[in-house]
Amino acid sequence: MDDETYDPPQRLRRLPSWLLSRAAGAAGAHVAAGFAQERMRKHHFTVLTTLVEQGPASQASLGRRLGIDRSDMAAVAADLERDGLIARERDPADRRRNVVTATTAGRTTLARLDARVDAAQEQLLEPLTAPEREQLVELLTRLVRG
Amino acid sequence: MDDETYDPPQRLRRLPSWLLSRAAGAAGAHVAAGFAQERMRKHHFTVLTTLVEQGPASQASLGRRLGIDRSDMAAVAADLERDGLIARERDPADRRRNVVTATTAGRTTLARLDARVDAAQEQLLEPLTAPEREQLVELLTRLVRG
DNA sequence: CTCATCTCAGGCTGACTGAGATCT
DNA sequence: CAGATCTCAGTCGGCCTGAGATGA
Repeated sequence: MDDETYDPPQRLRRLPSWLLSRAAGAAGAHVAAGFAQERMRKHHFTVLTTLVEQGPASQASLGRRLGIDRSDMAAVAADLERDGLIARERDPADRRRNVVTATTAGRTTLARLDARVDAAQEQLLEPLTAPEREQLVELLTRLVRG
Repeated sequence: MDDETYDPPQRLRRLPSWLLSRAAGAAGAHVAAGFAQERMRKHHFTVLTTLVEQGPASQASLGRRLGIDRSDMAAVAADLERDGLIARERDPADRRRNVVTATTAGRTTLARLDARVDAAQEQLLEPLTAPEREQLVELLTRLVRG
């Protein structure tokens, strides 16, 4: 049999949903590999970048904004706190809340993660020219908004 | 707090890998919803469409071509056989192999699944014009090949 | 004997639910 | 009291490995 390799049928290869799934899988692998070199994962980057861009927030607020489950957020926050990348303090105005803040070490680590993420984008988009990359981002942005 | 909604930071919104992940997630949800109405899942469609497009094959061959694990393939084949959508027979030329063939009922079901899949693509791509859809498919195809 | 195939049992991870403790 | 928050235990699906039975 001459079917040793990954080689799905044309029907699948032409489906936008299939192409998106494959491209997203490749992109996720690139990004995850970059994070792994810093002993981090996607959620850790997402939370850190949000804290630095938008300032301190409660875990529940972060979860809602980022689509991270409350339960997973508890674990991610525990990881980041253990590594000294965030500080968690009871909100004095609402003592149910853990207010999460990026530390200086958190910002330093985020800078490294940012570089890893950008490198992963470059690897992913390598087959496309600069205008094509812009076009892709624009089309995807409209898909995601719709 | 005015953060009730899903609203990730700009850094994420502009990342190609993030856009791809979101778009693929939406696409996957549309497609899965369509399959669910036929009490099927992605792998069942993938296997059926491959059998109809490329003809009978062993489970191992299907698995290699489609990137489906041998173990999951065994379960999917059992499902499809139970529903009468495929026939499984020992290959007389190599009795290790289960040769899998789409039945008439399998082709009928595939036609319904095809319609569901196409409807899902239409929903997904609704924000884009026809030329934009072609452009997106072309860019994604090159990304996936690279 | 070595290797491929099919199958089942089970592990791992990401996404999620339920429930309890704490607090508004 | 109802409702929000944080946390842990546990479920469920997709994806994978290991190993046994069968056969080339």
